[in-house]
Amino acid sequence: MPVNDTLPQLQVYNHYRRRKENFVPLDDQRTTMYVCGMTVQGPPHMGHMLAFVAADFIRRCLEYLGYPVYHVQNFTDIDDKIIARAQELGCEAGELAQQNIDLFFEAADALNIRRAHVYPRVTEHIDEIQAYIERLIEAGHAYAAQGNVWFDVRSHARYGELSGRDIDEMRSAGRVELDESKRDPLDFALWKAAKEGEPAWDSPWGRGRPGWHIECSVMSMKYLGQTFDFHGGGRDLIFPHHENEMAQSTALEGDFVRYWMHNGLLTLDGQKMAKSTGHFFSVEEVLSEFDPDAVRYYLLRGHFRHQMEYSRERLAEAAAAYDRMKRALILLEETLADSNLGIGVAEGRTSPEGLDLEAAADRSLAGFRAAICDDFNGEAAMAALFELVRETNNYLAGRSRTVCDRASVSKVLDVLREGLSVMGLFEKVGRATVPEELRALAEEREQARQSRDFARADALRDQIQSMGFCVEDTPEGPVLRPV
RNA sequence: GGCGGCAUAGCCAAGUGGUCCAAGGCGACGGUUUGCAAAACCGUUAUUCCCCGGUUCGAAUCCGGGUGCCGCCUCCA
Repeated sequence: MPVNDTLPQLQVYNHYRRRKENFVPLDDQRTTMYVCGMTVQGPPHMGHMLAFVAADFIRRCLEYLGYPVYHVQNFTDIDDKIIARAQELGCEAGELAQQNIDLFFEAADALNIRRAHVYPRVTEHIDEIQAYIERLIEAGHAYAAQGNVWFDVRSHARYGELSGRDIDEMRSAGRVELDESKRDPLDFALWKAAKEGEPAWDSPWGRGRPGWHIECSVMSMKYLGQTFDFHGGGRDLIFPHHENEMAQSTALEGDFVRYWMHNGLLTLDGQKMAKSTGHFFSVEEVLSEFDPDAVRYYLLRGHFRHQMEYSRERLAEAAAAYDRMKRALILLEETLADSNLGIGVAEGRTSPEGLDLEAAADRSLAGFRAAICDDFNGEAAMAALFELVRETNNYLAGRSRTVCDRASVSKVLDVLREGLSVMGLFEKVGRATVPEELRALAEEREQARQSRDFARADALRDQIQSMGFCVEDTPEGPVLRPV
């Protein structure tokens, strides 16, 4: 997708500086993006998918604007929760992780999330993690004690910068993992000594496994370099995860992330969805009831930085809006496929109404682009598209296809498709093929209507409906649509 | 206790100094169209942006003070 000079400057809200900034990639050949992925102790829930749909949307915007994106998203495939859950189920931790990774991909595919370029896993980077920990120890930022290795938060002047915390003011003693071998209660684990029966790797400090935060430092820098453009994840990761990650990654050399982005959390009854408390809706549950593409649209509503309350009612509401757009697309495609389209209009001429419609399409596209360039404002971007839908319907309503302007109609469809592809929506939606037998039934019903046998016509309509299609009578004849 | 976020119509939601007497969607009501529907179109649905003060020629937007909700400070997208 070409970038051109008429596009507005992209602005992004950088959590690190707490303000919108002009986006300038480190390398204009490659915009780098790291997204904190799941700890695969269980299947993905809606809150996870909100984060990944948001990241996917950001990536699509960047690509649309002409920034080639290199996208890395990790899997945390070993940690306390996974070990505990696997023991409960009586399976290997690795097996459990793999199952949930498969489920993640299933959900991501359903929601039309593009695949990242790399999905690094902790268990595949143990050597690199150990090597980095050694360097941290040598540099005096970490220390080994009783088989654990702790990051020394007091050794790093910038600790607390990202989350806006002051080490001395944190009332966290007693809430943080208690361990006598720590010099400061806030010191966090780079390497955890294994208990009996736990999956473990040999290390200079004894058998154990990586702490939670070190993987993201090591893997992001391995695939993207010491300094890269975007780092995304949920707000709940700001502290301690991202704070710790930043500390680890900046302790030895250079800058780390250039633009930190955090999505708002999905709540349920006003409380954050969280797998650890069982307070969530699984993706599976939701996708069994709603069109996945409509679910994606739902997750894309509002601004991703804001918290969003999950409810079936809101989802149904979003699905209704989704249908409005879908109908408009189908109507446009049907119109363009109509052999009578524009036959009553002189070649090369566009009616005043057609010119107005084209102007509306231009406004819509400009509005859409301005919106996504303003910190990826998907809500405002969709509004620009919906305005065009209204103007298009207005143009098409009651106008014979013979006097419609093909070029204008075609332009509208192009604009809508262009915008919607950035949203990652309706990419598989087009005109439905109607089975021959249904076409015959519809024809039969039309004859019944002509002879004013409405009882029979309604019976046929019910029959068609029971076969998954609804009949809409238009001035051009009946049209069948999948329900 | 500390740090951060949010509060806009019946509901969801964009908008962070004038172009806003406030987008877009859902819903509701009235009308057009229809055999009836469906869809679509037209109109109505916030003189007002949680409250109180202040700054300004001008504020939903800035400042101060409240109130309410949420997140983080422990694993978490």
